[in-house]
Amino acid sequence: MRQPTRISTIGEDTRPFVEDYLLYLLAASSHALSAEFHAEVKRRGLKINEWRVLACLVDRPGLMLTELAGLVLFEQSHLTKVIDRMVDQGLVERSKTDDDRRKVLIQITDQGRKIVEPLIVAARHHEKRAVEKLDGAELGLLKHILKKLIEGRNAATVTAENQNAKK
Amino acid sequence: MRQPTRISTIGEDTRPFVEDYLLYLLAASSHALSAEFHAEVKRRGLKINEWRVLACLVDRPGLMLTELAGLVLFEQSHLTKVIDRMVDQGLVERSKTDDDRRKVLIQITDQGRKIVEPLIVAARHHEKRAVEKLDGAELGLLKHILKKLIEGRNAATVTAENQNAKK
DNA sequence: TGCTTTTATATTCCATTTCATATATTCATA
DNA sequence: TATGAATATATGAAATGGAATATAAAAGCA
Repeated sequence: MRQPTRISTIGEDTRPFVEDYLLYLLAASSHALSAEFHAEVKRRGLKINEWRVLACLVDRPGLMLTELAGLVLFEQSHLTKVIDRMVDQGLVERSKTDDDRRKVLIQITDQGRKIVEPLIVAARHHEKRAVEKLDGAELGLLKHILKKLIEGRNAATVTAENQNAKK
Repeated sequence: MRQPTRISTIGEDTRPFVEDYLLYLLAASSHALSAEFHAEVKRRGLKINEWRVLACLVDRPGLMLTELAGLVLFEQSHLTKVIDRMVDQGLVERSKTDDDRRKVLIQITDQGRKIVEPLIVAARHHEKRAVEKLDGAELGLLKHILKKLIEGRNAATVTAENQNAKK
């Protein structure tokens, strides 16, 4: 039976690779915290997907399907199906814009709003409890850094796409 | 057509809710960074799931299926199926332990190791590039905070489970 | 204007993932 | 030690998600 191998080069962390790998830490923290709150969402009869969509729509005037997909981190074709169900439930509505008849504008309905608003309050409570162990400036710092990472990546993606477009 | 409503109470961020919601920032940053690296994984003929499993196993002597599931953040039944396929491919192997015949020990094979090692090097490179925009101590700080969040939640989960068990 | 390319959404098909449950084993204890 | 509860893994059905493609509209341009 083989012994575990150390892959690290000199001067690195001596723990297992993933334990200090940023992408793992992000996935694991997201997974852990989300799981807790998702229990709350389900308790109130919403699906996680629906919660995400409503949370993204609630304080916006309406979004194009594709914009919304980027925001909620779903594939476009997947979001189309989620929205189908949500329209049936009266949580959101589809409408066409005049300027471009391909576009579909998604807006939250009053009913959707009624359902999501208390959940947002619950989400804020949950966030407070979840970060209790962090001290002082850490939460602000964390959010600041995460926003930087997200922004950097969006820029990177856009750049890559533009370069493809140039071909 | 309704105007967007502000849900925030006094003194809060004035941007849309999700843009400053920790769980969203974690999910979005994880999603964005992972997507980049996943392209690299696929290029090398591995599936994301397989990469995760191998990355978790590579510097460990072997793990019980359920332990591994917790680490890679999969459902147990899901991991069982992923492992089925990986055994077929010769990337990992299942073996039984003597102490408890229910348990299945999962270990990476030499072949799995050969495939995952260069990917770990690539992962480290990618991480370096991904955090270029962060300054000085920010990466260390970020990892430190994420580890705290993950730890706190594991503790919380264990506590909750124990309480259920007491019923 | 007509033609090609690009963009936005929907649809179809298939792989993945989950949920509930089955099976096997171990544990606790009467 | 027999019995019921708990634990580890596997399985099957159903839901979900994603890749490729179809459809429709707009944009670019010869």
